[in-house]
Amino acid sequence: MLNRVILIGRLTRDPEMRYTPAGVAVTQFTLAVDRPFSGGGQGGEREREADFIPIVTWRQLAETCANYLRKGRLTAVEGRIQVRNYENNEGKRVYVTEVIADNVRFLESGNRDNGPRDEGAPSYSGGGNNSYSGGGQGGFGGGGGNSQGGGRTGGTPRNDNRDPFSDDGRPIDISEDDLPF
Amino acid sequence: MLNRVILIGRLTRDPEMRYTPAGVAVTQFTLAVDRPFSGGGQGGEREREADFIPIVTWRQLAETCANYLRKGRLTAVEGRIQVRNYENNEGKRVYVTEVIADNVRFLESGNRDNGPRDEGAPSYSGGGNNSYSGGGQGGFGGGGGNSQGGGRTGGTPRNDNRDPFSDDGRPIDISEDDLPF
Amino acid sequence: MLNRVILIGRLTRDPEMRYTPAGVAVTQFTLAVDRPFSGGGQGGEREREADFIPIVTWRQLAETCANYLRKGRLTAVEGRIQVRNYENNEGKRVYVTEVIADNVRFLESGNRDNGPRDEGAPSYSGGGNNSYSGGGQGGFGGGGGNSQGGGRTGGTPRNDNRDPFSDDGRPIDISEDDLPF
Amino acid sequence: MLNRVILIGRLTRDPEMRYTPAGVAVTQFTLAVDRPFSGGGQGGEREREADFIPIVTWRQLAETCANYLRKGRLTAVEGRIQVRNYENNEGKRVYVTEVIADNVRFLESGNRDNGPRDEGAPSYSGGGNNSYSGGGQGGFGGGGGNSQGGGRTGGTPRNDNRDPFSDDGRPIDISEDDLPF
DNA sequence: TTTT
DNA sequence: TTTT
Repeated sequence: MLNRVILIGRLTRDPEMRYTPAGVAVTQFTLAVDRPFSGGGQGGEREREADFIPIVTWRQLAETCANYLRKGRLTAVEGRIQVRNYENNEGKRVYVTEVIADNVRFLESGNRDNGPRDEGAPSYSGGGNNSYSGGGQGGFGGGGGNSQGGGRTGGTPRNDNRDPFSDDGRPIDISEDDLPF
Repeated sequence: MLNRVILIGRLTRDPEMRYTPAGVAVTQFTLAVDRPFSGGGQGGEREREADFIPIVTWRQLAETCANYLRKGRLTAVEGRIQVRNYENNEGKRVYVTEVIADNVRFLESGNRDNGPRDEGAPSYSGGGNNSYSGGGQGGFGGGGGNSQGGGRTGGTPRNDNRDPFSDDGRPIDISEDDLPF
Repeated sequence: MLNRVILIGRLTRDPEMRYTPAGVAVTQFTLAVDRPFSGGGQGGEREREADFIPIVTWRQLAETCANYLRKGRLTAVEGRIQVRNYENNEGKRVYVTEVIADNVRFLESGNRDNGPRDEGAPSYSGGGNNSYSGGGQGGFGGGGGNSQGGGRTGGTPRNDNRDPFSDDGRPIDISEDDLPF
Repeated sequence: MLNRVILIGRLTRDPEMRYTPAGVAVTQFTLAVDRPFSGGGQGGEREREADFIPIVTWRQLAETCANYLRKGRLTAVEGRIQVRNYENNEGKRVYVTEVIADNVRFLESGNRDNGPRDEGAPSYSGGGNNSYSGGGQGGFGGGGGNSQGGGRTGGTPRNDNRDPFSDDGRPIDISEDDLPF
């Protein structure tokens, strides 16, 4: 079947990267995607103006996102909808819908203070040989820096070198003990 | 921002149509969209092979879907991701992610017994007069029957003759606030 | 059938607006969309790195594009592929492929000198009554200014930048089973 | 940048497969994609009802398409727009726009007489180990047979048993420079 | 809870 | 030049 999603929105927070026990990088963030007709037409009031859509990226793409995306940045995401479900502590089945991204395009240059300097942002940061991702698919490149899924974990899992106390207050120093699996 | 989804999958059940208190038709169904590499590659076993994605349609498109879609039918859906949330009876916030469809394409002719005869399936069942609508965007038409969002309720609200109480457990808490237009 | 295109690229020149004899606005411009892997991988040289894709917009959207887009601006376009053909002066049939846009998102604020000031750029600039476009489709709005064919005038874009998923107690239970590859 | 196209339409003819001098398989076909509102609304007459969009596939995907697609078949294509140009024999620059497909989904089973039997149609015919493609992206699988770009020539290059001289008039001037990877 |  |  076919399952394709394209979003443009802004990160609600800095992305969060983890490693699975097997050492695979996973980065999650939420994209705030403004709805059309925000404001509600003729003068009506609408409570919600945006959809907050959880994004998940894996491997090389996860690392690039963790390194170059920041809260508030305008970002394009291409991927597919995934619906997971699990049983919660009350024995109730909970459904989680996320977009598994295979392409992420950084639409804003990012003159912020934290994170790698923007000049360092890769115009293309694709993967290695086994790259599973959309290379030929409509990928990225050029201007504002960009990133594609691709490649095995490949070589160099880089550290998250941001100040763990910056910005959102939540500690980013996660050990694998914190992983829920 | 931009928010676009295109899916091809099969209905897990017959669609369910309701009317809002204001008389607006809403139809919901779930699309089973097979994941790539189902089967798990070299011989691995994967328990789940598909994503089950809830689809919501409104107005004329809702009626056409209720009339012509049936369980198992191969169907293309175009729309946007919407994330609603509400407080459940335990005071906990629940997030519901759905695809609000503005285009639905019937990819299978449907020789089944229930529902209107397939010959009756509209090659195009769009909306009102000036509506170029969702429609306009990548619309449907031709071969197997097709339907576009757009237009006023238009014409003939036909009855949903299935059991209105045959819920699937999940609350159908769609209010007119969810009307995307 | 279904026909949907989403592009992000930069204008190669200022847009050109015309009016049809019937007084309908048409605006054309070309989007330079960088190809993936520009540069040619390991050190290869490739002469051309982008596809130059002609875009056509109509009516209200045409006017907004003519007013707010300028050469070099990063722009997202949503629409459909149209293939026209005509007989040229040598009696030869010529095929012209264009993207008929129904949604255009201005991804850069535009501090340039010509054109209306950027502060004037509409966060949403929907169309008039004959609007044929994707109003309900997952359009645009917000951030950098944006435009959709069709729709209501739109109103008071409010900012909701909070993440409803922040610290909501939902476990981040992504396991390696979720690896899509 | 981002460049993504999704089409559903019918093949106007059987696909044509070639090999480049380097032995890379290339398959081309044209998709007839019905326009929305064919017929022209209120009673108007419209001469053209569809867009005829040239599709190009490479490598393993090319071979699968050549083997399993046939004239008239309803087909979904995912890919990107590519604009090539060359100087023709009169020294004039000619622009050719094609969709480079990385995912092709066979929406009809195909009970026709020619080509491999439908039972032989692969539910997934992805590539080999190095496959960079669509794979993870929202690919295909299941029901009606399906195919993704990816992988080396892989496996079993089957023969093209159609007349190699049955051209359609348009020069097939695709060189390996057009290889998108 | 699920489709082929 | 075109598909159903």
